[in-house]
Amino acid sequence: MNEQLIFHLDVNSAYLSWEAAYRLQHGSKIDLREIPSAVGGDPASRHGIILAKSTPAKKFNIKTGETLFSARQKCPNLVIVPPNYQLYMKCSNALLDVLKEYSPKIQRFSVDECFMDMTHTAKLWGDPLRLAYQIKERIKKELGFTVSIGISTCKLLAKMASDLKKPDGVTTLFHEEIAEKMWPLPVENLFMVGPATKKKLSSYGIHTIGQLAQANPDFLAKRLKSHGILIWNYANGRENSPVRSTAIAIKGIGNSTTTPFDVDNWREVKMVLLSLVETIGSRLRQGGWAAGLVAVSFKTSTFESFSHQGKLSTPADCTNEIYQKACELLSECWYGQPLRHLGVRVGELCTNDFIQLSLLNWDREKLSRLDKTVDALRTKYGSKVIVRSSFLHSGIKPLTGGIIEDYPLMSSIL
DNA sequence: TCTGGGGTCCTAGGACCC
DNA sequence: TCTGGGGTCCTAGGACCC
Repeated sequence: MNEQLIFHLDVNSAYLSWEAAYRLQHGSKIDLREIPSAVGGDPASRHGIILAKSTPAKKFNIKTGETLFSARQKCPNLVIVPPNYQLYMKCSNALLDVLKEYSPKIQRFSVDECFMDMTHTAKLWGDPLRLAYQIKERIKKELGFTVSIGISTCKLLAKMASDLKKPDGVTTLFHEEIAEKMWPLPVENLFMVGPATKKKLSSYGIHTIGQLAQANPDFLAKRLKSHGILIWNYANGRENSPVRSTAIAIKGIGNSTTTPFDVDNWREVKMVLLSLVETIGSRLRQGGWAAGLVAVSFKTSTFESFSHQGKLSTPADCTNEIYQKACELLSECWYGQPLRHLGVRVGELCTNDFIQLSLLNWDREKLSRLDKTVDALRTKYGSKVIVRSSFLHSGIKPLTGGIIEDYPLMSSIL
């Protein structure tokens, strides 16, 4: 079998770069990428974490995920801008349009990352390395932001390669280069080695990817189960999943939120649940799905998490049915602790055409028509056109989690 | 004036059945 | 007065990704 040729392309500090490019295009004199800056949420509504940072901000040791409070202590002059997911989606789409000219087989791995299968197209374009430079320069010129491109024979190595030169780099990581380029790296740099696994590996004396690669797989399997074998294979550059250019069916739809203030009474908790389910319901119907399973989760003011799930007697796509189930489930596991975070998730999805045919229940049919009417109005006039009156003056958003069409999902699955 | 959100997969333990 | 064991399904929690 012929070897594959895979590019992995990663937008450098995507959220920040896109915001910076947007501001320059709209007359700003300041390039956020050249000053200590970050994209971050609003601490007043308890969303105060860093989502992306500029290279100068990195020099202050500012980390993604840390609180704005902590970031500002490290760098008092840090410029912080709010996130703009609609903009990110536009930039991501523009990027994809360019890439499609080079290969029809592209897998969108997240809003700012994709894999390109260049196996059959690269020869049209000549030397792969030169082609990658060309693509990178073209994106910079036409779209105004930089990317890093990794080149290899599998997705894992291409992805590891794109991490090696940031920003604005092109790097190969073929099998014969693994020992030199990948093995000296700290083990947590390997895809799928997170904080928990790093800690365990460290206790076995494994600190680099090379040490992991040369560890005994039986030993790893005994302690880390299948995950041990997975990362051992990755450390050795063994991975061969195909570039998937068509989206894989989703398994569930979730929506969760950190509330601006702790909620500790049923009236408010129910409002939050409803606002979460509103969005889930419309996404469900938009996709033509019905759900057989509902799960609720919450985090208390002391950061303890709980979850509880239950089956619906029959799959449903009605906002109201899912909402009722969510309330029931929450009542079974919540004993009134003050809550900072609530979530609802639906799963066991099936197509909803069958449940609609089998509708014999008048109430359900009425509710279903109501859902459709509200969906249509919101699509036409915006999500705020219809709001349940119970939300007025409550301080709780009537809809949580805007619907951004086709926002690519992020994945830990190659 | 502290600590986000949306996915997927895996595992341990319990229930239940034969 | 001993105390199987295998299979399946379900669940909560935890791990990982961006």
